[in-house]
Amino acid sequence: MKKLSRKEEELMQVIWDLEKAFVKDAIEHLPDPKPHYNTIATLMKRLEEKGYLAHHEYGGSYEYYPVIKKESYKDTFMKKVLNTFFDNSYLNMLAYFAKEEKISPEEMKELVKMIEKDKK
Amino acid sequence: MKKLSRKEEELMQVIWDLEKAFVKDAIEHLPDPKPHYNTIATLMKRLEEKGYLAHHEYGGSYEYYPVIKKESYKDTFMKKVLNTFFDNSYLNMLAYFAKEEKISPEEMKELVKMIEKDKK
DNA sequence: GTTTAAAAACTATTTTTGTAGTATTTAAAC
DNA sequence: GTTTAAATACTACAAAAATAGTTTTTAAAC
Repeated sequence: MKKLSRKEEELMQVIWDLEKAFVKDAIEHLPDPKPHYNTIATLMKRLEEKGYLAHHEYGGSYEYYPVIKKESYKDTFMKKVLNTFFDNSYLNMLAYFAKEEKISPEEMKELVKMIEKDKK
Repeated sequence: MKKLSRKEEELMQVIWDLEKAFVKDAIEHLPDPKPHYNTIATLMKRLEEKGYLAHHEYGGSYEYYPVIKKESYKDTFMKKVLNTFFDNSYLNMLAYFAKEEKISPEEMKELVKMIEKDKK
């Protein structure tokens, strides 16, 4: 999976969310200041070259859609996060969020319950 | 907090781990192929300009050390991860790891116990 | 069929990133 | 104090990324 530059990734996120997009759709969903039309058109073509997008043509107009699933990208991405920030330990990561008070023991218990139910 | 390029970030990770480093220390801990000495020297100076590093001088030689803590960077980084991949929900994220079978309910229970003990 | 409007194609420019050569400084070794 | 070795400073350049202007195509509108 080829690496994405920051702007490429930002654009991919938008297209993943939209599921498919013409250039102008993407621009619409990008934050201000809105980039130039051709800027995004160029980026999208690049993303197609990199194998992230493909397109259908509708009367001379391209509608792009993701070829690589957001989930796949996420998996790769999270693996790297885990490695660089949490020493490859999921427990470390959970402990981090717990310590930051971002999630309470109660919530965690709830989640455990949820998962156990799921598994049956 | 200024954004880091890929190589800048990679180098920062090394220096965070080492806590402090001369140019050659950093090179030593970078993966093959080893970059040119001046490449890293330049990068380190840039990181200083960006406010990530500072240095002490020892006999004409610079020992760099982080000004920004790895934890701060991690916090910012994780906030973005959470936002882009997990819809800003910690539970979503935990569920993701649980579903991936990366962590078992047993491990989670253990962790919950651990955290509750901590809080007392 | 000519005009017009919007898109893609092509081209170009600027900025950032990555890399490293050359020059200079400095401190230690002799 | 001259030589040498290693570091920084300075400079340069190539590649990648970001941006957008100009040209061409195309399809719809008149």
